[in-house]
Formats: sequence, C-alpha cells, structure tokens
Amino acid sequence: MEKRPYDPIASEAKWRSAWAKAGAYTVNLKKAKHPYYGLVMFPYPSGDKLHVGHWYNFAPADSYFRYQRMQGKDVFTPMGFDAFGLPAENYAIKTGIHPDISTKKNVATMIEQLTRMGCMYDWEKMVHTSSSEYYRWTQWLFLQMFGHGLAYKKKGMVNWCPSCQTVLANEQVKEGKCDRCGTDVVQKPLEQWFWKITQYAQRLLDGLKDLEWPSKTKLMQEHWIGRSEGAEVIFDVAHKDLTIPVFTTRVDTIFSAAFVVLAPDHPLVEQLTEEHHRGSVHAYIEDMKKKTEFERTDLSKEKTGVPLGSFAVNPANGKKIPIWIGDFVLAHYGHGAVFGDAHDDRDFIFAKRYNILLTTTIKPDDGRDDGKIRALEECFTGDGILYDSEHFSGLTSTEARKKITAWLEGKGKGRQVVQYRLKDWLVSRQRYWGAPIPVVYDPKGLPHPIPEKHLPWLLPTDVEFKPTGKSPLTESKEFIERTEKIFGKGWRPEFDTMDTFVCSSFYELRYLMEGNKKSFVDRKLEAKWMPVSMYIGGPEHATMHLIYARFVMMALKEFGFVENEEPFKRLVHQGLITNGGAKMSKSKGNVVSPDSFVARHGSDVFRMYLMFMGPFTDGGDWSDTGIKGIDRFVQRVWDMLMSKSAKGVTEDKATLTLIHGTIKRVTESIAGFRFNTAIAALMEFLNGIEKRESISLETAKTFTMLLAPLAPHLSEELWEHLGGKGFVMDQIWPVFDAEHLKSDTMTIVVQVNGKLRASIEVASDAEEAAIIAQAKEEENVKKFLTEPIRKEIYVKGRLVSFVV
RNA sequence: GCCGGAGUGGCGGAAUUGGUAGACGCGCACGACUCAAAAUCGUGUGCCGAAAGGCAUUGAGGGUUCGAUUCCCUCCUCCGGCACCA
Repeated sequence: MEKRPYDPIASEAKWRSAWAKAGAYTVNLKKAKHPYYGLVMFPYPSGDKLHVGHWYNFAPADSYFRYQRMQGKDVFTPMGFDAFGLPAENYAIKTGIHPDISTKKNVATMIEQLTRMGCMYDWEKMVHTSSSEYYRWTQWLFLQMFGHGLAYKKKGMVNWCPSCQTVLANEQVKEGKCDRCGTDVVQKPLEQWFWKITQYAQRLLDGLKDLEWPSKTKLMQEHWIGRSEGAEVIFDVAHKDLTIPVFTTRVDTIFSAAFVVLAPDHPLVEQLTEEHHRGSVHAYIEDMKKKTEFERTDLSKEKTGVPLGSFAVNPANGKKIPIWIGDFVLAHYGHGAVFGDAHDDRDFIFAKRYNILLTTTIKPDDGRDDGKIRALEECFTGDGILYDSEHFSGLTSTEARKKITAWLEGKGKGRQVVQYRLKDWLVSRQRYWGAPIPVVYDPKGLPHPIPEKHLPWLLPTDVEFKPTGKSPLTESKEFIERTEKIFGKGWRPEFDTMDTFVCSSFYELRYLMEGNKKSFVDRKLEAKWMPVSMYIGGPEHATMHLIYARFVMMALKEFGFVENEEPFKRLVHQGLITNGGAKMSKSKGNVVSPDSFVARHGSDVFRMYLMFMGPFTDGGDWSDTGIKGIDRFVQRVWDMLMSKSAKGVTEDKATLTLIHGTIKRVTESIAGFRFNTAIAALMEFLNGIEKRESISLETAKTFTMLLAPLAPHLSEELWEHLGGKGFVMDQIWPVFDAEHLKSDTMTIVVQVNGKLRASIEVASDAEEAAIIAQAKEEENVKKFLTEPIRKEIYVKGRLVSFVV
C-alpha cells in the first residue's frame, strides 16, 4: 500500500466536514432504538478560550461515548452553555459591553473550538440558559415550585462581598473570602426566595444507594444532608411560663445536664434575661454582631458566653440549672439551644471557663479506670454505662437513649426526632445577568406569581452596569412600566434574579426538547432517555449542582411531569489538570491553551496525550514533554498499517493471540475509564507486529476499530485506506475470542523460600507433578535445594514455590 | 479536629480474589543514517558483574504468609471534603 506521512491537519478537517455532511451525530430521539444518554456538564462561556482543563474533561468523555456508540447504542451527547452568571456581568461593568453580546460571542468561539476537538455533539439540541426560550422554563419551574408550596420568601442571611457590591453564590466563597477579589465576605440580612429542598432531605439520602456514583461523592452528599437522630427535650423555665426545646443526640447524658445555652440570637433571649443581667447580655450580643461570620465560627478561638440570670428545670431530675447564651451555639441548627454537661468537649470547656458545677453520669464500658473522669480532669464523650441516673443507671448509652426518650415522651417532655444539616436553597440573587424571578407585588407589597401566559418574563435591557449594591433591575424603567401595564398601577416586579444553579438543575431535560416552546418536557421522551446513562463532570459540583438537580427531578416527579426520580444514573468525575501544582486561572496567569498544540499535532494527538497522562479520574500537573511520544505513535500506526496490511494474508497464531489480547485489554480499559492503559495496549500491539513482514487486512481493521474512540479522525482515514465501508465509528466493536488467547506453552516461575530463582517454559497442558519435577531440575533451583524440601506449592499456571 | 483518597525509577504512570514489581511512554546514554543537525531507526537504562548470576526495592516501622505494592496494626506526608451540627 501507499507510503506517505500522515497529515493530521488536513485529514482532521476532511473528516470533520464528512461527519457534518452526513449528520453523523444527529440523533432522532423518537426513533432511536437503543437509547444511551451520554452527558458532560455544560461549560460556562467565558471570554477566555477553552483551556487544557476543558479538553481533559470533554475529549476523554467523547472517547467513552464513541466506545458506547460502537457497542451498538444510539448515543445522544448534546452540548450547551451555562450562560448566565457573574463573570459576564462583571465584564459588562468593566467594559460596558452588554452580557448578552459578550456571551453570544463567547458561545460562537466555543462552538468552533468544541467542533475542532472532534466530539460527537448533536448541536441541533443545543441549549443556552440565557436565551429567553430557555429561561422561560427556568421561570416556569419557579412557578411550579411556588404553586406546590416549595418556594417561599423569608428574611435570611446571605454572603455579601462589600467590594463587588453583590451577593455571591456559595461556591464563590472560599474560606470566608470572595473568590474573585479576596475580600472578606460578610453576612447580610435580605429578604430572599428559598426553595424547600429540606422537604426532600430523606429522599435525597435514600436515593443515593441506588446510584452508580463514586462512593466519595455519595458520602459528600450524605454528609451535606447530615441526618442526625436524637431527641427533642423540653426544659421548663423556673418561675416563668416558658419552655425551651433543645435537640440532643445524647439524651443518655440528661441526668448530668448542668446548664442550658441558647444562641445569642435565640428568640427567647430577651424574655429570659433577668433585670440585673440585662447590661452584660446586651453588651455581649452587640459584641457578637460586630464580628464577621468567619470570626464567630473560628474554631481556634475560646468559647464565650454570659448567663441570663434565669433557670431551667431539668425534666429528668427536676434540678434547676442556669441558662446562658453562648457563641458556640448555632441559631440555625436544631432549636438553637443545647443543654450542657460533662460528656461533651465543648460543654466541658465552657463549664470550666465559667466555673459551672458539673457532674458525671457515664463511665467507659471497657473497664478502664474512670477516676480522672469522675474528678473532672478528663472529659469522656463516648458511649458507656450510666450511673447516678435513677432507674436508668446500669444501662448502656444505646439502651438508655431509647428508654429515656420514651420516658420523657410519657411525661410530655420529649420525643424522638431526626435533624438534618441541609438548609433550604436560597435561589434569589441581586444580580442582573440571570433569569428574572417571575413574581410581581401588588400595591400592598404582597407577592403574586406571574401567570404562565406572560412567560418568558423578559430580562430588561435598559440597565446600567454600575455596582450600587441594589439589584440592577430596579433601574429599569421598562421593567416597571411593563409590570404596571399588565398588572395595574402601583404593582412592582421582583427585582432579583435566580441563582444560576437553578438554570442548570434541569437542562438535561431540555436537551430532549429541541427548543420546543409548548411543553417543558415530553414524558415519553423523558421515560425513554432518562436517567442520563453516564454523566461526566468535575467533583466540585458534588454538593451543589448534583444535589439541586436531584431535588428538582424529585419535585418534578411529584408534580407529575416526569417518570424518573433521579436524573443521573451513573456519574464519573474527571481529575483536575493543574499547572505548576495550581489550578489554572487567569489571575494566576498559568492557563495553558491547547490551540498551538492542536495546530501543530492535531486534535487526535492532543486528546490522546491527555488520556495517556494517567487515569482520567486522577488529573495531574500539566507538562508537554511527552506529547512527542503520541505524535510518534500516530505516525507509526499510519506507517505500519499502510505498509504491512495486505489482502490474502493468513494470520499466524502469534498475531491472532496478540490482536485478541489487545481487544480484551482495550475493551476493559475504556469501559473502566482507563484510557491510558488502552493506549498502552495499542502501542504494545504495534511493538508486537514491528518485526513482521505483513498482517492481514482483517487484523488491521480490528486494530483501527480499537483505535477509533481514542483517535476518531486518524481511524477514519485508516478505515478508508483499508477499504472499510461507511464510518469506522459506525462499526460494531470487536469481541475477543478466548480460544486465541490460549498459548501452547506457559511460563512458570520457580521460587525457593519465597525468592525468585528461575522461570521455566512448560506445555500449557503439563501435569502438576511434571512441572514440579522440571522445576527441581533447574540448575539455579538445585543450587538452593541443599536442604530437604518441607513444602511444595503449585499455583496453577503461575508458579512453583519450594520451602526448605 | 472529623470523614474520604493517595504515596511505586530521573519524570507521567503499569501491575491488587496475595503469585515474575516497574508494562507503555517521556527523558537520558551509546550506535546507525547525515558534511552536519533535526527527524527516523537500533541497543541500553535500580545496584554489582564481561557473563552466568547475585543483591536491593513500591512513604517509615512492625505483623500475618512459602510468598505482600496488594491484607492487618502504628506512624509520617500530600490532596479533597466538612468544620462549634449539640
């Protein structure tokens, strides 16, 4: 066959236009017989071009989906843009260019770059969340949530960056600082819209067990939801007609309760403060207010508090114990109040600091001396055996918790409860570049949902991009006029927009609708394609996007719009590509652009290089030193297949063994997202045929199919030259034949006292006795068999081990 | 502090129902081709040895085993998550 070097640049352009012309990636969602929904998390269209990190995410994902396609599946891999968000707005503030203009420009650039990668995206189904065709459904979702009582408005604390003059999404707060400018984030009370994700806490937890997700991610969600079983205990207040409910997971320690502590902002503080304590309590609360959330929650600082002067009655033993407020009690967890005792580290330290008298009621059950614990020199926080606890003395902590809870319940002083750490989702943002919340207020200030017929509720354009600290939409004359025109004089629109995580919480459903304006999602298509077969994206979304999307799907199921309750059946996270050990970012100036590498070596080389770096899920530090190796590999593939493959060659046994071994290894590697070892196996095949004159056309074609998911352009070129019909990506993946993997001989390793001394070649069907006998005859083994053999071990097909 | 994950040549990494550690690639050295260089090809690449062979070795230390990168215990380092959640 012909011999000329492979020109990746020309070849890649040729095949990309051939694929486009053939509509190779367009999926007929209604007619497809073997649906496979392969999804990668859609990117944010930033002004910077795609960097190496994007490639590391998208290209291997595409290789995996190409492999699925060759398994005979109708693979649907759509792509879109998470286009609303703060960066575009900040860019507008800086340059005056409207976010809609900059976003559209960025999207166009990114589509061009993504196409260049050679991925199988079905662009006909593209979504971008900032288009009104899309965000009308974001607004529709809000109305559904509102209609079903899952959206409500209340005053709450939000992260506020004083420098950017805007609220920040949780993910943009890193260690208490603004991710963009490094300013300390403060808490600010604002009236906000929330979605009741907490109502789904248990279902979100239960659903995890059936998901094929990385266990680490499931664990993170589990911790985030934070289920905690315990008891609510009611403390009466002495001489007052008030009660204080507290939450505890250690009701077994109730007999040692020595004080009650409320959060400084607990609603009962004022009523519980005695006259002569008023001064110190107010001073303490004022002091608290001055501190930032970051300072207040600093673990290394000492716990502080002041007594209120009033007393609570321990419902277990009737003892009067002092009521305090303290900075270590959180208002937003449980009831914002705890009882303190000697069996909790924090309470122990607090009591010591303020000389509150403690008693102990739990001793370790491992028989260890508890002198120091009783003497309050040491704090014991484990489960153990109760004492000084009336008729519960002698019980274990576990038994006692059940019995004491039941006993308190009988007295009307307690009950078993479950607490979650998860908080409701704050969805409003004081930003411009987001989906307007579809709510209007009547002249009395009462909120009303905007009727669906007015959707999309358009984002006004007559807005200045100066950060004033107010929602930019308040400036829009058109917005207010529109509202009054439709709803009446004195009516006002909601000026806040929605968190961009709302936009991304259902996009996988909109990909199925191809811009359909009539309905949110077609139930039949949803039942057919959902849940997403394989979802690929970064682990940083573990407790944000991935939990929101699950919540929204559950809610939609309950509303009756979808069949499925979980959006993503399988999930894999790509690793992070760093440069110089640091995450790539514009501000650090360490962003690596793939463009020059792609221009020089082609997309196939670049994507294979990224895959060859190591396991997909590991990521790694960027270095271009090895790219040459892949370049060589590509040329070698071309040279060898073109010069060696020939018609009419009958393949010899060794080559058959080689190619079938390669099929096995490449298949297992790709299926397990280990593209690095898949490429290594292909390289070994080349090394194996290097010395051979020729290989059969059949073998060459098989190799080309194995290469196809990894190097889509090159393999099409090879396929064409080898006389293959159609596209190689439409072929059915080869299956290895175990018969060909069998060899006539096998290598048996011989060990003496665990040390390798020789290896022998024996016939594959040799008997154990014969193999052992042969092993004993090896010169280098004999040498070490000077003493009588105590034991002979034979591991079938692997080794013989002698013990002397 | 708590919960996960990981530590293997000069470098990226391979190998785990316990069974030849270092596949594959980069880099490096030498050689071929060349006036020369690049590219390409060949050989080598833990240590000692011409070789046969020997020795060491998977973060550190201990244990189980004929045999441990793999299992158990103690510790160190790095990465990720949570962080006063009662």
